[in-house]
Amino acid sequence: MAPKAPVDTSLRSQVYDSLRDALTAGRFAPGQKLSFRFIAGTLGVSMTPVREAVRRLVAEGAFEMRPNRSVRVPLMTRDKILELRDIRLALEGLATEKAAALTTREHATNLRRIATELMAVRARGDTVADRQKIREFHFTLYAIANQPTLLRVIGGLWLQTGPYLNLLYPDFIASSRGPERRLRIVKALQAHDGATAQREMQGDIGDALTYVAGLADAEGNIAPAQPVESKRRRRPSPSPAGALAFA
Amino acid sequence: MAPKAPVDTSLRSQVYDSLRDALTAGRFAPGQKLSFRFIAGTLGVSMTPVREAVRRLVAEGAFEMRPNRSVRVPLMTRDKILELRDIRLALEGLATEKAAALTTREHATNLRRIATELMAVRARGDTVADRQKIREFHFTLYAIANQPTLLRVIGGLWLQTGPYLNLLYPDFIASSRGPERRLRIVKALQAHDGATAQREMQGDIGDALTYVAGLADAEGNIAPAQPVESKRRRRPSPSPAGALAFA
DNA sequence: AATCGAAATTTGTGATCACAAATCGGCGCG
DNA sequence: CGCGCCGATTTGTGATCACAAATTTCGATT
Repeated sequence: MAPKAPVDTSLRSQVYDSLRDALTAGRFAPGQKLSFRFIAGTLGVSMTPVREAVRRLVAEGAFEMRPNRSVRVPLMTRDKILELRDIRLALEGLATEKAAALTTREHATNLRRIATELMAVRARGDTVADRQKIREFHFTLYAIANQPTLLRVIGGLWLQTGPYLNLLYPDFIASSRGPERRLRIVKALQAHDGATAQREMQGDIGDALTYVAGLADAEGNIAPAQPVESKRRRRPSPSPAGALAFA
Repeated sequence: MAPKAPVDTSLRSQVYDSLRDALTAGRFAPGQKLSFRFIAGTLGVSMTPVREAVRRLVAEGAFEMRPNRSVRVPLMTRDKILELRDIRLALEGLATEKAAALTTREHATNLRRIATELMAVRARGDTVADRQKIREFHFTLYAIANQPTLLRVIGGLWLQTGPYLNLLYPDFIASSRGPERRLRIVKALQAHDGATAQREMQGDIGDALTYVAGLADAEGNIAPAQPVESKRRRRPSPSPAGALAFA
């Protein structure tokens, strides 16, 4: 295990994490407008750390800032999903291939454990845990490749597709060959068969995002899974002590 | 031509551009420590826009921030260069392939013009213009693919390799097959032959970065091309009116 | 002369404020 | 009932300040 990296405890970092989590969980409706002061009020901090956190998310494409002055969650279109799909195929395929060369027995065992846990939560119908486990499986796998920059870039891409992965439930997930595919991926990794692992991984990602792209309407727009309301204007009360979070 | 996007005139954006340009041109020595107040003083602005610009560059990997408190230009290692090489091969190959399907006669003519201008400045031995033209060629080409997210991610990667491309001069450049290769790429694009264009482009990028990786010393560290000094501590005078810039 | 520790300085962080531009509200005119 | 205009409000931007943590400086001690 690596010598535990020191955690960033700054408010900026906590605000960033809160926004990222809310985005990933689909708690913001695409197109929803947010203001610095609203976020600051919700999280009980001043505008300064909020500005830096939001600015970073804008740079990563998770928020968009119109030239005038408004921060909003980007609307997803079929073209954008397909673009993200192809980028993810290239990079996550690369990470998988590189991971194959470095996979140890411990790595494989760990991945199998996660895949098994995923099947368990799926059997319970717990979609929140389901998505969490999927993410854990992918990033644990990519971490094997030991390529920090690649991991960072992939993380940025997940931030953009994140809000729309709820659309996979329940139809796509029910019919997906995900569980068997994941086991095949682990098997290929352990055999150091990078080409097979890469192909299977790309199939997994490609199927899911192609499905999401197919949900677009005639204009190519994709509706969010959970059109979280929260259009309220009033200054909300600060979060309770502990982790900063959105409702 | 697209309807000219409105330019961001904020100080934050200008500071970001200044730092990016300085980084790209190799005006900062790797390992060099910078402080918010130093940058703010040099550019004649307050700390606020500097913080946001630097934070963004940190998120992009162009600067690194130690957990304690110091901003520095990352040191380059062979492993990091090879990682960046492989990511760039994947993404710029993808962009080239996608561009091939959309290349018009005008696109090809424009690219040929840039390639010709590059040969002209190279004949003059103008390395600054040389690097600028190379960048222009690549990004003009990738822009044809019309994939904004892909373009943004690639831009982030160039920011990290940028400071080290000076190492290509003069040896690698003199022996490189770049000029002919660029013409072959344009030819393939115009023929909508994505596979060939991609292969040639990957050869170009791969050769250059593999060469840079080969310059690493025994510990795997790569020395900067121009170890720009500037270790001075004194508060410098603000930039003259006009564009913000570093010496 | 080398080393350790405390004082002085530097530096990032977060909060607050003034300001201008954009947005929103409602009123009046058609 | 629709449309445009003007005032009130909202909102991002940039500057400034206090503060704590980290770094550096420098003198005392061995």
